[in-house]
Amino acid sequence: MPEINIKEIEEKWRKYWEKEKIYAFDKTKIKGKNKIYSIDTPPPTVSGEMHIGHAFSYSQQDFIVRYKRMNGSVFYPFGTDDNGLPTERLVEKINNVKSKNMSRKEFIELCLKTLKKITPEFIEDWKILGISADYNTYYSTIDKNSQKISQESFVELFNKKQIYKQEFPSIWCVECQTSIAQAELEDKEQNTLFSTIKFKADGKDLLIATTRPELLPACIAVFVNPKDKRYKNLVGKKAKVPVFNHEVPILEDSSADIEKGTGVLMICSYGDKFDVDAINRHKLNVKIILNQDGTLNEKAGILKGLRIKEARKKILEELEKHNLITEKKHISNNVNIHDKCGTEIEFIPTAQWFIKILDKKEQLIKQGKKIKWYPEYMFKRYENWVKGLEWDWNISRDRHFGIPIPAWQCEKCKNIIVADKEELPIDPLQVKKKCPKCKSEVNATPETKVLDTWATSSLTPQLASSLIDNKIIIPYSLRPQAHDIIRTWAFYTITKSYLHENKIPWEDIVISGFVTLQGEKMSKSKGNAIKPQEIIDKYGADAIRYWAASSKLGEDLEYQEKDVITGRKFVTKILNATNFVFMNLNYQEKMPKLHETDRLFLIQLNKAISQATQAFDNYNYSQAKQIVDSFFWQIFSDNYLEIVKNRVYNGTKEEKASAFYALYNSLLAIVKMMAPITPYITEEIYQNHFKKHEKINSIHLTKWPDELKLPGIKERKEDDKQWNKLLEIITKVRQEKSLAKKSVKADIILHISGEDNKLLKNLIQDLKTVTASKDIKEGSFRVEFL
RNA sequence: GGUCCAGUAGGCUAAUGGCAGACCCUCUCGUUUACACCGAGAUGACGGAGGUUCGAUUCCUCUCUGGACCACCA
Repeated sequence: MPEINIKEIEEKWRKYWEKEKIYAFDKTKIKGKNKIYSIDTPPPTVSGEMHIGHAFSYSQQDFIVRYKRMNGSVFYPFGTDDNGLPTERLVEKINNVKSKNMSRKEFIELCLKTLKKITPEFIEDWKILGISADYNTYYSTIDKNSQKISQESFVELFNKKQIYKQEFPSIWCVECQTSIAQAELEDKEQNTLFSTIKFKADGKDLLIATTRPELLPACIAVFVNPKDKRYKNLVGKKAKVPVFNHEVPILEDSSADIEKGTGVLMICSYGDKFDVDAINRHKLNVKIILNQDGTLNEKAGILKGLRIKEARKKILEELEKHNLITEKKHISNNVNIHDKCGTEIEFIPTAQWFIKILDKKEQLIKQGKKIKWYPEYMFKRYENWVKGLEWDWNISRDRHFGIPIPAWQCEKCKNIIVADKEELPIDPLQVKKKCPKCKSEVNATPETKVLDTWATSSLTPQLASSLIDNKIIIPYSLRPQAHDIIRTWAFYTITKSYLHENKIPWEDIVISGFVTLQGEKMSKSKGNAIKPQEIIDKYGADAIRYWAASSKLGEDLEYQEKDVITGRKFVTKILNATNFVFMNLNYQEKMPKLHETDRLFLIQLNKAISQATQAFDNYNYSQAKQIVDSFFWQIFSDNYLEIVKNRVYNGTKEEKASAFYALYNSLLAIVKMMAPITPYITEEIYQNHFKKHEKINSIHLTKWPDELKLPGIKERKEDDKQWNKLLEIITKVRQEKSLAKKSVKADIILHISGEDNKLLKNLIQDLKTVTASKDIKEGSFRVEFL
C-alpha cells in the first residue's frame, strides 16, 4: 500500500478545480425561472492571514453551498473587506508609516498598492481550505466599483432625507485624534482617586464626589434623586462650583443614585456617556473645555493648556490648598479605553453624519422577523439589539483610508451639497463645488471624513450583484456569518436593504459560533490562537473541515487536535475501502436480481440518504455528517464489507453481480454525501473510479443522491427486522469470540433460535461466512468453538 | 443589572417524552486476501430541587455553575 500523500492529492484537485472552472458562476445560466441559490459571502477583513475562526465558519458555510450546488446552481461570490481600521493598521505596519503624517491621497494610494500585493496570498488560504467560492466574481470593499455603490447609497439616502449631519458628542480618542466606533472600545479596570469636593448651595456646603475633578470648569448642573430627602430643599436652587465660582442649577433626576457617593452627581460636558444623555434630556447648554488633541482650552480657566492628567493633578492641589476636599479614597472602577492605543476615551462634540434608524426600530424588527434565522434564537439577539438602540447610526469617521463622504458644505449659507450620482466615485477633496443655493463665489468646503466601513459592507449583496450585471437581486438565499457581528453586519445590511428597497436582504441567515480553547474564545489578543495553516499542513484541509462539521450551527466548538485526527482517519479509511472495493469490482450498470442481504443493506442506505438530505435541507450539516459517517463506518465498513467479501471472492456470477451493484452504488452515495464536507478526498475517489461511468467532470457537479428504487420496499418494517437481527447476531458472535479470547476468524458452530433461523433463512449463507461458522444449528443462542 | 445559550462518562460531543449513541483516554483480545494512521470487545455519564406525566436526560418552574452579547461604572 503506497503512502497516502494528502498534500499532493489536495493540491492536485485544487488546481483541477481552478483550471476546469468547476465553481465559476455562469451568468448566462440565469434564465427566467431558473432558481439560483445565492450566498452573501462574508468578505474577510484583510489583516494578515486566515485565523482558525475563519477556517471554522467558512467551512461551515461551504458545506451548505456544496450541498446546494449538488441540487442546482449557486451564486457564491468572494470579496475582501479592506477599508477598515484593521487594514489601515496593517498597511502602517508593513510600510512603517503613520497615516496621520500623510495626505489622504498619498495614504490611500499606499493602501491600494499594499493590498494589491498582499491580498492574493491572503485569499490563497481560502482556496487551500477548499472554499468553493467563485474567486473571479470578486469585489474588494475599497475598489472603485464598491466606492461608487457605497457613495450612491449615501447620496440616495441623503436625498431621501434619511441622512443628516449634526454636531454631536461622539466617542473620541485624543491620542489618535479621531472619533471611533463603539465596537473599538475595551474595558479596563483602574484604580482611581475618588474625591469628595465642597460645592456651595444655599450658603452651605454641598458635598459631591467625583473621579474627574478636572471637569469642574465644565460642570453645568448637579443632579439629586427626587426621592432623596436630604436635598429636597435645594432643588431648583443654584450650586456654586468651587474654584471656578460659576453657578449651576440643582436638578432632580432619578438617575442619581442615593447610595453612591454623597448622592449628589455633577454633570459635565462631557465626562462620559451618561453626561451626554443627561444633557440631552435636560436640554442643558454645554461648556466644552477639551480640545481634540487632549488639552484644555481657555474655558478651563487656570487649567488652560494642560493635558487631562496634568489638569487633574493641578486642580486637586488647588482644591487642597483652599481646603475644599473633605475625603479622598481610592476605588477601582472600569473605564473605556481605545483598543488600539489604550488611551481613555473622551466625548467631544464634532460634526458627524448619521443615518436615521431610531425612528424605525419597529420596522427593522419586523424585517428581521421575515428572515429565517438558524438557529432560531439568534433572532432574539438581533431584536434585543434593535430594541436597545439609543443613537442613530454614525457613519462618519475621521480617518484617511476609507470611502470619502461625497459632500461639500457652503460656508456662507451652510447648505450641504452632495455629489450627483453620475460623478461617482468621487473624492470631494479633489473637486471644487460652488453652492447652487446662495450662489456664493467661494468654493464650498469639501467633507474630509470618510464612511465607516460598515456603511459599505452593509451593501455586500449589492456589491456582489453588480459583478454579474445585477442578474441576482435581493433577497439572496443565504447570509452566513458569526454571531459577534449580528448587531453590526447583519443589522446594518437589513437596515440598508430596508431603506433602499424596502426588502429583506436574504431569506435565510445561518450563524456560526466561535472556536474555543479550554472554554474560552480563541483569539489572537488572548494568545490562545492556533493557526489553521499549520493544521492543514499536518492533517490536510479535509481533516480540518471534518472537524468543523462536528458542531451544530451557532454552537461554539472546543478545538481538539484529536478531532482533526479523526477527520484524517476518515480520509484514510474511505480511500482504503474504495481501493478494496474497486480492486475486485466489475461495473454493474443495471440493477440485477438483488441478493437478499444486498437488498436489505441498500434499504439502510436509502434511510441514510433520506435522513442526510433532510438534515442538510435544514442546514444541519453536522447531523448529516454524523448520519453518513456512522453509516459508512458501522454499516458499510464494519459489517457489510465483511459480509459481502466472501461473495465477491467466491460467489456465483449472480451473487457477484448483486454485490457489485450494491457496492458501487452505496459507495458512490457515501462519497457524494461526504463531498460537501471533505471535497478533496471525495474528488480523488470519484475521479479514479466513478468518473468513467458517471461522466461528469467533478463530483462537486454531480447530483446529490436520491434513494434507490428497490424491490419489495413496502415491507420495510419486516426488512428492518431482518437486517437488525443479522447485525445483532454478528455482533453477539464477535462478543463471544472476544470474551473467549479467540480470533474474530476462529471457526465455530453457531446455534440460533428456530425463530431467528426462519427470519434469516435467505441470509444464512452470508451469516455463515461472516461469522466463520462451519455450521448453523437451531437451539438457544450459543457459540461453539471448534 | 438585562437578554440569550449551555450544563450528558476522565476529556470533547450526539440524539431522544419510554433501552442515552459516537470519538479520544483507560483495560482486554485479535493480524493469510481494504485498512496498525487497523479491527473486535470491556469499563464509564444526563449539575441540584420541585412540578406536569403511566413514564422526564428531554417539557415547565426555581436554583447552582459556565459562556456570549448588551448596559452600568459620580
